[in-house]
Amino acid sequence: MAPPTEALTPERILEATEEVLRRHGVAKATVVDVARALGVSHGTVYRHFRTKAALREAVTKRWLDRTTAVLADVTSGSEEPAAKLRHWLAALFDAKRHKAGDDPELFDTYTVLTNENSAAVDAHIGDLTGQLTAILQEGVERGVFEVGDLAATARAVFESTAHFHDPVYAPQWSRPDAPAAFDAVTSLVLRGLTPR
Amino acid sequence: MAPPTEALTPERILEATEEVLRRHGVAKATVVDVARALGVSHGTVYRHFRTKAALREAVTKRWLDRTTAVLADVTSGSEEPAAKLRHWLAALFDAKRHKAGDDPELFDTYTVLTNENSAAVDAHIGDLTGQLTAILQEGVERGVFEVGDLAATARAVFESTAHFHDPVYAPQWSRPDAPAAFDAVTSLVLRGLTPR
DNA sequence: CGAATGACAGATTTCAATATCTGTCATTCG
DNA sequence: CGAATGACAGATATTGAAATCTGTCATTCG
Repeated sequence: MAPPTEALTPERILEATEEVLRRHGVAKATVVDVARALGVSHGTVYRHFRTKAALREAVTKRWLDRTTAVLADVTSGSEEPAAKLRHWLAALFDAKRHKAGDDPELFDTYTVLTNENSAAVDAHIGDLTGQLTAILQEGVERGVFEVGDLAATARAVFESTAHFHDPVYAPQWSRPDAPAAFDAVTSLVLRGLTPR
Repeated sequence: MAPPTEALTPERILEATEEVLRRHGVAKATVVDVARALGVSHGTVYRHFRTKAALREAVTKRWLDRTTAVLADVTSGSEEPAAKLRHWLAALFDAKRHKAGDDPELFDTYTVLTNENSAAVDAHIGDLTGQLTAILQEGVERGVFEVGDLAATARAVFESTAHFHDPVYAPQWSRPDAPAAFDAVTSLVLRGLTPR
């Protein structure tokens, strides 16, 4: 399946794992399948990942980190803070909506995986609220945001927009009124950050 | 079980249904159980509710309406709009948190039921956002809120506080930092409604 | 000698036979 | 005569035996 001559890196195993998940779905994806896809015995996979749970957690982290990376580009950009925050929230919504819409089965698979790997999800949420904190701080420094506790407010911004990034709401993301609902919530939140 | 002399009203059947749900849980609660609890044959239950699904939907609606009624008292009260809105959101959070904390198994049961009765849930959300619209309108009339589209903003307020009323977040309601998180989101949203 | 293998025990999943439940309706009961 | 019953057919759920999978480790391979 994959060139057996190449070194067996964790990354190659994770790639094969995602492929197996895509092919068979979460419920039927076994470690034996991953090993077969790589042309090795399943004992070899266990040499790199101590348990099946560890393998699943690693592939989940990889998936979450891809979104974090996209948003980091927005965070480190040079936009004006209010525009940047709006852009960041829109980019998060867009990323999630496309993942859900482009390959619904794989999205469902990763939804199951995130549900069983809350530690990885908590770390991901920490990454994202960290980026939000940076944007808010920039806004406070330039006098365009008025914020008490930066980290607490970043968390509040993240939680108040949950409808547009939490996978439990994925079924609603394809509704025609979703963009309007996103604008309503985003505008309300941005108004809440603006100095009087 | 129940006095067989009394007339068999839909309300009595729903009471018995809730009792059976509490005793057996959603998965094992059958129409036969409900009939047995009432001391009648299951055919008689089918005389009042066309299907088991209709019975489940009715008992779900009854459960949701109890919360709506509590909040209606706040909505029709005489508080100042900003205080009333904060009070309303806190009452909603409190009602849900207590339902989840006081009888977790029954709460899980109703979570399953709401998931399979989205029509009843949509109606419930319509009721609640209707109440929010009334509070916002009051605030606009008194000049303490600045709102474009009343209904859209009511919906935005409801969605942005989902962390504190959507059952999917129930596991987080008992965390020690939940009240602080509630305050952060509520304050952010209220600031977003205030005129500049 | 370190990386890979595959046989193995215990845990988990699958599958098909069996039991229970849903929804109907001809009949009974008050 | 209208409300309640319970036997019934088809649908759904339960159960336990068989198959598969996870994780280990003594052995093999390069």
